[in-house]
Amino acid sequence: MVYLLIGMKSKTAPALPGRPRAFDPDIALDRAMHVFWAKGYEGAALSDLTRAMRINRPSLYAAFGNKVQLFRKVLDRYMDGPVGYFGKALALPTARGVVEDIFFGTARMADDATIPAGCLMVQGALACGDASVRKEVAARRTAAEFALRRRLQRAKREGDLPKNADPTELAHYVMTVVRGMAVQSAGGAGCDQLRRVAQIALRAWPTR
Amino acid sequence: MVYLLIGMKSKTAPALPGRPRAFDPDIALDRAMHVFWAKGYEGAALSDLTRAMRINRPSLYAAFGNKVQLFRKVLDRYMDGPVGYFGKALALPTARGVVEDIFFGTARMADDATIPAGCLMVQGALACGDASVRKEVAARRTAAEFALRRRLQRAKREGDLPKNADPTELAHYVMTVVRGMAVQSAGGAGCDQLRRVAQIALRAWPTR
DNA sequence: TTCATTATGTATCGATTGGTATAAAACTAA
DNA sequence: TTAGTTTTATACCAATCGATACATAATGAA
Repeated sequence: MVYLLIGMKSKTAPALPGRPRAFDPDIALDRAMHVFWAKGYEGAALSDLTRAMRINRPSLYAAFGNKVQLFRKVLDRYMDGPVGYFGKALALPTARGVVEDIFFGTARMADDATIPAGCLMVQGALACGDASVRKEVAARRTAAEFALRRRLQRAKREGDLPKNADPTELAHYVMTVVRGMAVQSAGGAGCDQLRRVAQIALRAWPTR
Repeated sequence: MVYLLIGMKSKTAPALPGRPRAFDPDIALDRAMHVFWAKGYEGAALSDLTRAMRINRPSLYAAFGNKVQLFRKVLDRYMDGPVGYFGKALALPTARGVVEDIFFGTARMADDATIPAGCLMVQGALACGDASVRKEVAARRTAAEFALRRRLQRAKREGDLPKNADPTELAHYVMTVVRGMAVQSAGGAGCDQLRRVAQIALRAWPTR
């Protein structure tokens, strides 16, 4: 009956043999995310991580592999959590609404005191000694941009964008502004300022 | 007659006593700049720096102080060198011309094979374990933004911008786009793509 | 109980980090 | 030459890096 367990998610673990772990992996991941977010991949030392996660080193390695694998899991959690607004925005009915929600959602993060400033996918490993980590994060940024591009291509098919509009270039533009907002936020810009930037950026949006 | 030397720059050094240094500090600084630029402040190890600069460690410390002070000198050189176009752009006659030159100058850097991708002031220390370095770089970004703001305020006084235009917000917008372009460039975007982004971004610029 | 299994805590590994002590080398001035 | 000065090169420092060995603690199963 083992195959029944595959793909299933039981609320309470099925009481595996051995000593039970004394921490919640998801909570620990959240804490690790904050460290990577604030200090970047290289700036986050194992000692920073274990202190914030409130576990010791062997527990971290047993549960998450190593530093790189922990960072990858944190990236996964980041995209499902703090930037979940991005995926939701893509489901809005109009292209303009999608872009507005992305811009203003990004701005809103800047005033959330429970999370670090900026964007993990930007400052996590923009320039990083470890090239594989740098490429990993760059690939995730590209993936987000691709998702937006697909959404804008659909909008054009639906007549939601002018015939002369180029979804690829518009997606590049939107993501450029979003990443610029992340840099500005990391430098201390607040939600109000970023909202005003978003208002100006939206003036470039094509009208039907 | 010593005071005559103060403020003077002689082509050839006046033959000071002691063993002459075997390297050109400016060339060494350029090489250090490339390392910091590509790997960030933390990602650039002393061994990386000395190898690229082709000097040994004591020479580096004797000539530049320590890693932080070397980074500061590199930042100075960066602003006078690779991003010198920024200051020149501010001297153009119209606000629109200024912003166009900043945008297209930023885009042009992406295809320059002699320099790393992205912007040293963005990826040098966006998220950095050393808070003083992070703040230093953020302050320099703010300074650039302030200079543009001043330029746009002048433009408004001169009637070069509409009466309802807000130079502060426009400067925020321009710098947000510029920094977003830096992130995109670090992720592999080329000059052509960034130029198209700049074209769209310019559609948001106010018309008289 | 006893065994098997897994997690925890401590202590440590080799490698690398930023930073120096020291002595030889290369110059000027006398 | 000789003394004084500065740079160079080697070797090394303590601290920290990411990652583990090992013994103990805590569970389920027998």
